[in-house]
Amino acid sequence: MNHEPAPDAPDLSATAAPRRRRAATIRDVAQAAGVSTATVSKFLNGGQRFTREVEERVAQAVRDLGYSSNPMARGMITGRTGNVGIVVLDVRNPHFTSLIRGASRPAAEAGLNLLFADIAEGLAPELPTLQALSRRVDGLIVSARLSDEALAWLGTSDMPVVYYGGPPAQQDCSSVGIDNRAAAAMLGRHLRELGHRRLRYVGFSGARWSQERWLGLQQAFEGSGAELHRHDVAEASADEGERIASEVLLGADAPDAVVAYNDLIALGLLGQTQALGLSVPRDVSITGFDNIVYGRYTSPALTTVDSGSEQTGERAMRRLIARIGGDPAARSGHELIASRVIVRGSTLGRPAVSRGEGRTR
Amino acid sequence: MNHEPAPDAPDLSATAAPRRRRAATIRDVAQAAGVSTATVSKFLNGGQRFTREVEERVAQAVRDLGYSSNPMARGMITGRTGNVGIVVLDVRNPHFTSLIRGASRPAAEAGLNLLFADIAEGLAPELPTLQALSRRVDGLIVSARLSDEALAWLGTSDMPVVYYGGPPAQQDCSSVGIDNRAAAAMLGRHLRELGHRRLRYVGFSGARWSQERWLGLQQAFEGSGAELHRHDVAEASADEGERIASEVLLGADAPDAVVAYNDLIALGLLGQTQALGLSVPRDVSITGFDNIVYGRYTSPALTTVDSGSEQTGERAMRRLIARIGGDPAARSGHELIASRVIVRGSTLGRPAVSRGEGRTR
DNA sequence: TTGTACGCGTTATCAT
DNA sequence: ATGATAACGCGTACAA
Repeated sequence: MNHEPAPDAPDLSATAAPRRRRAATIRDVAQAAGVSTATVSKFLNGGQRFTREVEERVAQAVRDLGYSSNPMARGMITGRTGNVGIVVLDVRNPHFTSLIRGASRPAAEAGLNLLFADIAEGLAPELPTLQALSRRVDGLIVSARLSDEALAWLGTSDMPVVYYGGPPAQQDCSSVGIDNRAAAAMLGRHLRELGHRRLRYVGFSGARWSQERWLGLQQAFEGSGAELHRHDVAEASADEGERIASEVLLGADAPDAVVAYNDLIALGLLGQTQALGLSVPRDVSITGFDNIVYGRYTSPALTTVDSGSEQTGERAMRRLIARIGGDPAARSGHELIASRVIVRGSTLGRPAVSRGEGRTR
Repeated sequence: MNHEPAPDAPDLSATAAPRRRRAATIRDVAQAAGVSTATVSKFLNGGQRFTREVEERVAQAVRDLGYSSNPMARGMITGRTGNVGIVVLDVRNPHFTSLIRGASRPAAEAGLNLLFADIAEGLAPELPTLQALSRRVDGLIVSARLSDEALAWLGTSDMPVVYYGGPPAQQDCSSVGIDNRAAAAMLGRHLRELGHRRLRYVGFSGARWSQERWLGLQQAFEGSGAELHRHDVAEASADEGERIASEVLLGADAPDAVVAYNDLIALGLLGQTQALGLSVPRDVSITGFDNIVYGRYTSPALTTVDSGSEQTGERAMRRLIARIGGDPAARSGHELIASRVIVRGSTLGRPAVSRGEGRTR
């Protein structure tokens, strides 16, 4: 019944791929235990009980042969891959690594593997990556700021998806993230209370919610008589923050506070501001967004907004798992993560009139 | 021949998992094109050519039905999953994210998906994670500093593996990494030339090559009359660097330079040193290891050793791909990545006799 | 309680 | 040049 390879099989060493030792199959276990494959299968995952004697023999055979079921063969039957995909926009951004970290634990608990894709710049084209991924996973966690094309495709597919960062446009779907506008408004109020009057926002044109943060900032300063200007960078990186620093700081009307779209931009901005001979926060306050851990190690340390990156990942994964399990409640709805302003040394109060005189409170 | 589901299938809406729309199979395509499944298969990936007419019909059917092959079914017969696993020790460490980034591109080029696992502390047990992963991938990229248990298991399995960080103990295997001892010696020589004489090394007991770096450091100071002391932290993190700072710096015999096992520890050390009222680098020089990008944004910026994280990931993936392809040359051998000292503001020369007098060169 | 047999979607072999 | 069909390893309805 078992097709043993002939002892004198033709030499295969010339074939391209090395022949892998065949792993034990459910049939091997059944044979070793003297039962049928059905018995083995039911015992191992059906949860059905058998006579003490049979269970013992099967368990022993499994141990002896080091058997574990072939996920592909199982997947063909069950329609499940046992994998979930997570797509990030840049693994090197600590915001995303925290997100991944947050998603890892519930995934591991549910016995799901993480199929990971980074679609930063030239790394991989969004749509094909998504399409390839979707054949190998039971569900996806993706950024809500994918291309419209990618979003549209996901909308038509019936793959369980949870978006992070915010709800994607108008779709009826499931998402987890902060209220970008409200969070930015909180940060804005902090700056307003500190007496700032000449603001710059360094946005990131690639992010859908850069605009929301800008609106939140404006909202916070409504009626204050403060001036708000906006710049945009093409990539949310420290390098871009460095590059745009002189444009932002050395213009005709120098700002007394700069709000960056995220902490990476803020980091570059902070370094370059000091390189330009300005003092932070005495000459200008600088803030970021996301609360990446490295904002603590600059000097001054970076004031920022905690966007709950890790919690976002965790909640997104839990939602996805529920969704994969068929929970109808998880099919749609936006879950809000609480955000809060983290005040550190890079922001400082301004005296009512003159400038750069140190703390006011 | 084709078993179409009956139009009036029993209602399945009560079953736990939502019924997923069935994707088009190769049989659907074959039927639509009026050819056999064999023809479709060969045309799509065998590379075999057919009459213009047949190819046209097949291509059309594929387009119409949005067909793409089922990776699980394909894997059953080819024995390939199309995935490679990458196991990191902590996603939040930028060293590892750079490694992942480096590995991503060649993987994508080869059409391989990345199955990712983070085995930081309590996140996931090493061996079971590895075992689960190994059934779902064609090869693995793992740290050479896994547990002995995990390493031993990998040794007996015939899964293609490439280790990063250095060669694991004594095994005959394939690995990519730097020469930790030599790299540390380079850094040591830099410090020696700067006139440092009271050194501290903050090692990480969990890393196999922390010891090698310590040896390299000692080697650099051989015959210099300098004192070298060693501390150890239990986790390679900024928090641990902070925690151990006072012990390292405020002892009876204060050091004039501290070398940390990696940049994260150095970051914590740097911050806390300044919090303790010491000036870096005037009172004490501090260096890290790995050249994570955030070392540029502290002040002073962190002197470190570039360990080629991204290049390591890239080379490891290329080796793995060769190994999966059956290239016998990739079966074993240690590939060395060049490392270099990155001198920044956190190290400063010491005058021959007195201390803390500023630059000597 | 246990076993048989079929089907999942694909590729490879062999026949035409 | 094209087609029929046997695997691949598993889960499960159904038969015993």
